[in-house]
Amino acid sequence: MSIRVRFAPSPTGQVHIGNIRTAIFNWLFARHSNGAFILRIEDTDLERSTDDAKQKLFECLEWLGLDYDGEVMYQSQRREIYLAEVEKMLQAGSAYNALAEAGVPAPVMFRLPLDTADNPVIRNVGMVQDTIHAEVPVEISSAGITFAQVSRKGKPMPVAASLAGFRQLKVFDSAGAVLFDLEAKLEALLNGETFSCNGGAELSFLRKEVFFTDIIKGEMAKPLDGMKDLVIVRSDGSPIFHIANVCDDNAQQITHVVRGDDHVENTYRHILLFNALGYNIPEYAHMPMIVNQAGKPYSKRDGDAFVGDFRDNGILADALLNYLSLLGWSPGDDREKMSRSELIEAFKLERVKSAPAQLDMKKLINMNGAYIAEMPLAGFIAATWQEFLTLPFADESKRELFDTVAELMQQRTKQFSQVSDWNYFFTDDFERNAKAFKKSFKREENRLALAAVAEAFAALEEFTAETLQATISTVEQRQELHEGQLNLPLRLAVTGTNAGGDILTTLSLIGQERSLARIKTALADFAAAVA
RNA sequence: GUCCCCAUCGUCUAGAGGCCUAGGACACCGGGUUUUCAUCCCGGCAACAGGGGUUCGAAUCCCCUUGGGGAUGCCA
Repeated sequence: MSIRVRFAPSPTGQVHIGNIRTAIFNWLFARHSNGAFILRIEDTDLERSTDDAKQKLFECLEWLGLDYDGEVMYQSQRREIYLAEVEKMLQAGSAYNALAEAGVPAPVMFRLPLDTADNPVIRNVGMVQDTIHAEVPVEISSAGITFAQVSRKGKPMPVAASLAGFRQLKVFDSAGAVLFDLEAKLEALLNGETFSCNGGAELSFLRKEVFFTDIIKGEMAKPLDGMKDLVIVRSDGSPIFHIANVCDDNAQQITHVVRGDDHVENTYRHILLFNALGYNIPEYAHMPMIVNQAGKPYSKRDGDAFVGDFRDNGILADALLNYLSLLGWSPGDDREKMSRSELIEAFKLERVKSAPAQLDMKKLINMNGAYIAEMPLAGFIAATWQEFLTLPFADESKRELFDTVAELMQQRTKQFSQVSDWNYFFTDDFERNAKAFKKSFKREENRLALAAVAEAFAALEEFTAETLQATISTVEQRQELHEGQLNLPLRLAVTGTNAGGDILTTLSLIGQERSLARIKTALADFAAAVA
C-alpha cells in the first residue's frame, strides 16, 4: 500500500513555526516514499477559524514549496458525514447520549469499549488493587465511575473514569466484605441504573490498556482506568475534533499520522475510535516539539515564532526548510546544508529524535547566509534594495552605487537586514568598531603609513582599484611595512569596520574625497582620544 | 495531585555495549592573514543531569532521584 500522510492544521491564527515543521516532516516523508502529502483544514471550531488564517496557511506552504496532492479537505464542510458516523455508533452502542442537565441539551459521548476480548488495540494487564478514600462514595453509572484515591497526606483525590477501565470491579469495605460487584450489575447499569456505595476502602479490577507502537517513541500504552468517555458531539450538535479527525484519516486513507507529541494522549482515544468505527488504524509517529530559548513552548510573546516573521526578517524559504528539517532529525552523518532532494532522499521517520529541540536563530541565520550566497545576483539586489529603501540615508538616486555595493557584499551577507551595515558606502555617519580601531591605530607605524597614504591618495588623478593598489604598495614599501599591512587600518579608517568586501573596490566606491576625509578624521580622532 | 513523555558541549546534533581520550555544526574566546571571494583560515573553551545496578567492559541496557515538557476541555 502506498504511503499517504496529511498535514491537518487548524486555521486559528498565524502559521506557527512548530506547525510548519510538522508539515515539513510529513512532506519529506511523503516525498521520500513516493507517497501522497494531503492537506486538510481542521476548522471544526468555527468560533476560532478564520479565512485570513487559511489564506496565510496557503501562502506559507507555497512560500516553502510544500506542494500537496489532491484536493484540500475542509472539515467544516463535512459535518453531516461525521454526524452520520456518530449515528452509526449510537446504533451500535459505542456512543451514547449523556444525561442532559437542566435546560442544556446533552452531548454525545464515545463509550470506551466494555468488551475487549477481540480488540486488537487493548490488552489485559492483570488484576489490580487500589486503596480508596472511605469517606467519598463510589458512584457508578453507565457513564463511568467516580471515587477518591488517598493522597500521601490522607486527603481524598477524586478520580473519574470510564466503566471500560474497571471490568471485574469489586468494591470492598475495610473488613473485606464486598460492597459492590460490577459484573453482577452491568446489565442494570447499561439500562440506566446508577449505584452509589459508601464506606468503600479498597477496590480491585482488571486493568486493561490501549497500546500502539510509535515509529519515533516506540511502544506506548495507557491504562483504560485512566481514561474517560469522550465527548464527540457537542451539546449544540457540532462534531468535535476527535471524531472528525478519525473519520477523515479514514476517508483519506491515511497510512501514517505524523504529528506533534502533544497529541499522544489523543492517540489512545483515536485508536479506540478507529476501532469502534471499524476503520483501519494508521501508523503513528509523534515528533518532539520546538521550544524557545528558555526551553519553554513557543508562545505569542516569543516573537519570531511565526513563519511570516521569518520571511519578513529576510530568511529564505530554502534556508528555513533546511534548518527546520534539522531540528529533531539528522541524516546521521555530518551533512547540514542539504538541498531539497538531498533532504528527501535522506529523510527517515525512524531517525527523528524524541527530545524537544530549541530553535537557534544564530545558526539559522548562518545557514541563511549560505543560501544567500547562492542567489542569482539580480534576485539578491531586488531583495536587498527593498531593505535599503527603509534606511534613513537611502534614496532612489543611489541605485547605481547600490547595485555595485550589493554585488560586492553578497557573499558575506547572511541576512537581508545586514544591508544597514553597508552604511559607510552611502553616508559619513557611521560607527567605528572601537576595539579593532584602537588595536590597529595604537601602532605608530600604521598611523604614519596611513598619513603617507592619504598624501599619496590626494595626488592621484584616477581613484581606481589599480591606482590604489599601486599607491598602497608603494607606501608600504617606503614605510617598510610588509605587504598588506596597511589594509586593516585603511579599512577601519574609511569604513569603521574590520571586515567587509575587497578593500580596493570598497575605497574606489567610496571615492577619493570621502576616503581622504575619513582617513584624516580617523587619525585626528585617535590623537584626540590618546590626548 | 495523577498519568505519560524526555534528558550528550551554551544551542542543534553524531553515538544501536568495546571503534569515545565522546565526533561535527552554530555561538563564544584567542590568533593569523589582508593587492588573486577575508562574514576567510587556524587554534581554544565546552557535554554524557545525579546515584545505584547488569557486564570483563556502559553515553549506550535496567532501577531510583532530580530537572524539563505534555495530558488531565462540550480547544485542536
